[in-house]
Amino acid sequence: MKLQLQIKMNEDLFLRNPEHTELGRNIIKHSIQLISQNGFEAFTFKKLAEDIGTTEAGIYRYFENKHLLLIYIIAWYWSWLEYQISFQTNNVTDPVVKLKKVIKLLATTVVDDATTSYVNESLLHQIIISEGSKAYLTRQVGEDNKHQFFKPYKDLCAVIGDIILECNLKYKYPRSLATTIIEMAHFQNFFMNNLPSL
Amino acid sequence: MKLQLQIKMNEDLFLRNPEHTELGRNIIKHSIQLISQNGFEAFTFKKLAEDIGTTEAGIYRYFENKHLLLIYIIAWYWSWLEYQISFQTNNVTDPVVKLKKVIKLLATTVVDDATTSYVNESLLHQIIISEGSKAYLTRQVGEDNKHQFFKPYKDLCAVIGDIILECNLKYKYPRSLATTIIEMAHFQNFFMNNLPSL
DNA sequence: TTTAAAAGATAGTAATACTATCATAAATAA
DNA sequence: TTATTTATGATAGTATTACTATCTTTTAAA
Repeated sequence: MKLQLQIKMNEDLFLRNPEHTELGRNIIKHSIQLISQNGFEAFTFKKLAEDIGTTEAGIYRYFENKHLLLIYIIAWYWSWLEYQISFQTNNVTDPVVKLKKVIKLLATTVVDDATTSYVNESLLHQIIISEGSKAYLTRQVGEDNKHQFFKPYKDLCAVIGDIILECNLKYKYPRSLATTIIEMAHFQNFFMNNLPSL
Repeated sequence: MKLQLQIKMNEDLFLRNPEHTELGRNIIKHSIQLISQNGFEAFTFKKLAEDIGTTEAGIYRYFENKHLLLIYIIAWYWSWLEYQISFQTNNVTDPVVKLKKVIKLLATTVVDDATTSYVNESLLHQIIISEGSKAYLTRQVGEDNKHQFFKPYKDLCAVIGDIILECNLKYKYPRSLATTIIEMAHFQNFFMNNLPSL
């Protein structure tokens, strides 16, 4: 059977839905490639346009700026990961086994998911590791938060928090522990590759 | 008694030592103010120059670019914090008490230290929270690491790692736990202020 | 008092992050 | 089929950023 996984994205993130057109899907696909290759700082709409074979103006019709595009692909990743977790932990009764599966999903190399044609999850995982926190470490966090841009991340934390609660009903800060697990899985991965002495 | 605390900085971070001149100290002082006020993205050498009352070219005589200036003030903070820790845990024999003091230092509001005239540690702490990881989340991490720019951070992790080892000699990853404690103290602080639902 | 080092003043450049306009091609509705 | 909307392409233009260069004046050390 051939399935196509569709993730419903927050409409405020884009001007025109990139999933609906060939150009839009190309924007997502090539953004992921370019950002994972050269980093978010070096990523510009001009380079992206050249890479796709369109013009800068074309990109701006889909995304207001590169920051929103970054938030888009990162939010996409969190949604996708939440789905992966719900899928992989389905029918698992032991919460400790569940939590271990979650940590494994967070910490190990992600393989490309064939059910999402224009997204390379493996590259996206690299982006999350080295650019993920840049989505919210800005002066617009407050504004962005009002627009619910971080909902996928929060939802994921809630899911993981609930599993933690299942493990220990008395644990007081399941959400905080969930963010700690998520962030640290990525941080330690980054340190391992870039500052190995840590 | 009136003391002046001097921290020896990595010479590769600057072109001209900012501690040696009035303008240099002003650069550090006003950078900390501006970055904590508007964030690192909005921070430019032009604005800094205007703030100080000098010219852009003047700043470039001290720092090659704003990224190195950011690394400078962050490295300064880690060195200062390591000193604070060694000072505050001096004569404490119980390693658990030591570790708790360290966590307190990391997690609570920093008050301005009078022995460092041109550095406002309280503002600097805010910068560490919201811009700290930007020092190494770049494509130049490798290069910057070769220059030993992250030595103050690593030294701090080593110190905290050693205290962890004192608490439990069998613990296998004291360094990793140290980075986790440091990063999470800041992350949770950021989340608390900006994404409270987490 | 000379001389060197630091700072000020000004100019210029390539790249970035956009905005605007107009023409054309493709899809859809009347 | 034709009319019309919608998406894309092509091109131009602007303010800001991140620098580099040069020349003059001020300050400080020998």
